[in-house]
Amino acid sequence: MRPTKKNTRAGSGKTPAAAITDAESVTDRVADAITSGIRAGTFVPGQHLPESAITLRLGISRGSLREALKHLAAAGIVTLNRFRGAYISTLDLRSTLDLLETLEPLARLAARLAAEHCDTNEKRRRMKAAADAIDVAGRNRARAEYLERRRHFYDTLVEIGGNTELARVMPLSRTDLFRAQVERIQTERQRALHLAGYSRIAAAVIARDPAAADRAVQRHFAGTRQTVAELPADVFPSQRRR
Amino acid sequence: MRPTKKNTRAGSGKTPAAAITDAESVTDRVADAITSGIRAGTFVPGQHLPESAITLRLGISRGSLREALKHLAAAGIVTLNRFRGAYISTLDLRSTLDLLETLEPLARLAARLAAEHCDTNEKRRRMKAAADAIDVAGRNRARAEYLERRRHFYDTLVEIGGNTELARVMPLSRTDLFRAQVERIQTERQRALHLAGYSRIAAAVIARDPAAADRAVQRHFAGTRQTVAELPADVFPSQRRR
DNA sequence: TCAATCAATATTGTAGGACGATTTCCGCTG
DNA sequence: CAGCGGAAATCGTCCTACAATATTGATTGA
Repeated sequence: MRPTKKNTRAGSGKTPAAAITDAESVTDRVADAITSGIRAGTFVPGQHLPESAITLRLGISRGSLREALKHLAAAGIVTLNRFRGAYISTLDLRSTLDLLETLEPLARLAARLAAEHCDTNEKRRRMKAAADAIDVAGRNRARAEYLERRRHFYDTLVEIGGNTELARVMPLSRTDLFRAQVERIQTERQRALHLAGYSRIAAAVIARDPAAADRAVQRHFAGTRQTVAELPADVFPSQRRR
Repeated sequence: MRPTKKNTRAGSGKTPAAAITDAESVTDRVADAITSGIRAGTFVPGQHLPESAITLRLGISRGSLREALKHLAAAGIVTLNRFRGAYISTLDLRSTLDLLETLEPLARLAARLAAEHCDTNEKRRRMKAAADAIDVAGRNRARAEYLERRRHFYDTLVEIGGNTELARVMPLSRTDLFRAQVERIQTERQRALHLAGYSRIAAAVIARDPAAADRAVQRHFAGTRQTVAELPADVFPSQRRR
């Protein structure tokens, strides 16, 4: 019953295998587990995260978990209520529109920068690979994989652009929440249009056309807003404190 | 450092609206103490924050401090080096320019939104008060106060704009770092030009002219970039692992 | 029966200690 | 003086304990 990955602690000698993978602290592993768990659907927005349950499940101490939760709360991924615990954040309609409004200028900047700096075959290859990966995952309706690929697409875009502050600021994890709430219920047509957006952005970046990349992102966001407007109202929770 | 203790005892009655739960936790107080300490000059970029020293100084437990540090690290205010501890983050020239490039579109958005929503006398009054406060503090060369007022100006701008996600994303604390490094050495002329920028932004917002507000922010950032370009090179550290 | 009240329980917030892991510091040797 | 090795300092993680608060459940009265 217990997860078998509780080792690496009492081991006297340090196995080289463990040394390779262990650049990560326990706290970081926990944060990763939760964020990727959101993309994978293991954790859903609004879900309560009792400390005792999570520490047991991940085999870590309470202190480490609390550090990780503080980190995630700062990123807006979980919401901490004093004496009531941690919840996976939920986005109501208002927050979602605000989020899109905020993310759009950042994404446009990222696209412009990427287009300006996409000057090697290696970068072009990575950009194209990221876009293609989204397409494949999207067509296969592989939700978890799609969200991972989408995240990777933005990461690649930002990395090629070369602005390290942008990576810190872009609220990608927060949009993962939005996607997690929305992905399962959008229509096929909406999905297809959305997927096409990424390809168009990538094409403009690879063509090293900043203005076109900017426009492609704008268009992409317009489409996303349209999708949100067409969603049934019950996708979004009424604003409760969570 | 003055801990703000506002204990709104909500008793038994259940308020239907979302005005809820703000008691200050120790962790939050620590985070506040460090961020405001940066603006006040108590903590300077690059400074090491040994856990034992800080816990002693603030009279808190190590666990609470570590939670606060994780929060601050997520915001980019402190940098954590495994087994080496926490440092107040430093911005090299590259990071500073990246930061300005990232902040600018967000500030422009904030200004546009504020201009669109500045529809009551109360909001106009607050906007003007925030701008005037910067001016006073700036002229008096009161560095700590100036940085506080500047922060308040942006907070007001964002709040009037009404986009809650923007408040979460804008890297204002990170720019406090930049200001803390730069403020003491910019020339009088640079300072005066900079101060004028805030007034101009406020004026456009109060006039409910989004386009003008947008332009005012653009101009403001152009000036800031100019100031950075004129700074002596030794203001910025060579990128070391901190 | 149902609503309000109050006690029992569960969960979180904070403190403090223990110990291995890693870095840093410093003296020693060659 | 470069390199080596050990001592000291600091960090990462776990653990326990207890106070503060929220939630749950039982009791009571209308």
